[in-house]
Amino acid sequence: MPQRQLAFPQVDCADCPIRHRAVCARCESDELEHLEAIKYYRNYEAGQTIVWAGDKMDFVASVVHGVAALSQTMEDGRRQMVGLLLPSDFLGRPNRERATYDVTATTDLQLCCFRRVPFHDMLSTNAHVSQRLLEMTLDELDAAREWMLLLGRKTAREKIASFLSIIARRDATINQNAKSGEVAFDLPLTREAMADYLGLTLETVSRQMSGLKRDGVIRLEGKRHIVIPDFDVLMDETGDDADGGVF
Amino acid sequence: MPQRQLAFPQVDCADCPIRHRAVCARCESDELEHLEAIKYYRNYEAGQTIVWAGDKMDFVASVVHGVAALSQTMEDGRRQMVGLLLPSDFLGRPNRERATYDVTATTDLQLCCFRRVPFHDMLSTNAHVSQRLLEMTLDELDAAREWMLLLGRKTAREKIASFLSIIARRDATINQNAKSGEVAFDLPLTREAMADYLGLTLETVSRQMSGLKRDGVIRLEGKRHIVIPDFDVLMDETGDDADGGVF
DNA sequence: GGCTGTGCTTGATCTGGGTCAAGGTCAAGC
DNA sequence: GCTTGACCTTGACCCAGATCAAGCACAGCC
Repeated sequence: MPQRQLAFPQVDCADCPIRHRAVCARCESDELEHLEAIKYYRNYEAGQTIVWAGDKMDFVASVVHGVAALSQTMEDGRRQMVGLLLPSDFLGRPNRERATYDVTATTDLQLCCFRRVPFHDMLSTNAHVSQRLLEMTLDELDAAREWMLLLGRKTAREKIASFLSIIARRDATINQNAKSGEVAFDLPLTREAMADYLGLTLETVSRQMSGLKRDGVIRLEGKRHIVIPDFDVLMDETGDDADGGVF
Repeated sequence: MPQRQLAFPQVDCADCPIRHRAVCARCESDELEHLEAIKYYRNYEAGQTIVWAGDKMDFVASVVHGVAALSQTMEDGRRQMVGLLLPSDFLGRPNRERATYDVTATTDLQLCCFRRVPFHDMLSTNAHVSQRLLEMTLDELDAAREWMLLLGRKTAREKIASFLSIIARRDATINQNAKSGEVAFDLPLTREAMADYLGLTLETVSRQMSGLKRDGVIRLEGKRHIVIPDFDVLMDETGDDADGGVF
């Protein structure tokens, strides 16, 4: 478990991903020193566990690059992913001493960490930070509710299509790689992790991926690289409203 | 749609349920006037729709009594409940103009409403309120993640048992009615609403309720009144860890 | 009293996705 | 070049829960 501490007080806020930079909104103010004093980086390898549910967790963090997953496991081993953290997402609860979920790196991962207690103390004095954190938490709640619809009511095929569209929309690489409406990206998850995300078995994930490929909705280059010839066709498979749902 | 406005500026903060009172933490300060100036009550009947997804929503609210549900509906009518609001729960997003979900009253309901824009403005000046709101939102996110495990991985019987234990634990009436470890309460939802909560059909809900009754895990007095002779026996049916999961 | 509508239960049958099992692909290490 | 192990695919079969259908319980109303 190599937990190298990189830069410490000399970290420049410009390093931070967008949302994290929003947390540091008062970069010009004297609060910056305070923020930086409790900030450090950690790196993890794909597959590593960052914390187990119930472990002490003495930091909160922002994802710099890579992907992390929050999951819950039942006594008999059934497993459900309940959070997927991409760059700029926030990890941890400032006022909670122990982790509620297993946290794992599904790709190589870099976190920008803040010591938990000083960070929590800062919330009461810094309205901008706690407001921004509220915004982010509300967004995550919306994402969780979208996810609940997927888990409770969608078919296996709709689940896969929805998952692919979620990753495609959030993956920063897609826009540059796009040629003539085509969208391409690498899956940051194994088939098993996808199954845990979607409430399926890995066999069903595999079969449905093959089905979408057979029907020309996606192309597979290797196991992990996805090409979507026509994003609208994929969206038709998700079961979601064509529009963003806004009337 | 009778939306009677009850008390207005003369409302006493003592009326407010616990969490809402926390929002008014500065009752003694001069901010009270500000809070009350934007506060009013609304009543709804069981079954009424409060707002539809996509509608303008010019208030946020705290549930005073009764139960409200947030749900999402797919084009073909498949429906998933994504939030169940009991007394003291918070409804709405201060900075969002339109509702994201259908909101319905599943029982007779009273809301304590705040005009959205003034409430949102208040957040930036009142650290206590926004911090408290952050706490509540994080709790809701945890509840949503528990719910995701239920939707993705639990069997129909485990879903029903989990649902009953959730309601039993949150229903304020249960503690007084308890005699010798027995727990009793009224279901605030129809079988159909339970099905929407659990990602099942109403027939499966009915069958599993009958199953739990046949096996002596619960007693049914009428359609809606539940008696749980031994709460531990019910918990064994949920699939959850015996303990709260805290190591 | 009977009628109507809403909510609930139960039975018969069907099917999507789980389970079990075999084998394929590919990269790393000897 | 062979072995090993991680990851993925595919096939055969099965079952939990969906679907379709009938009927019950009970409150409100004429």
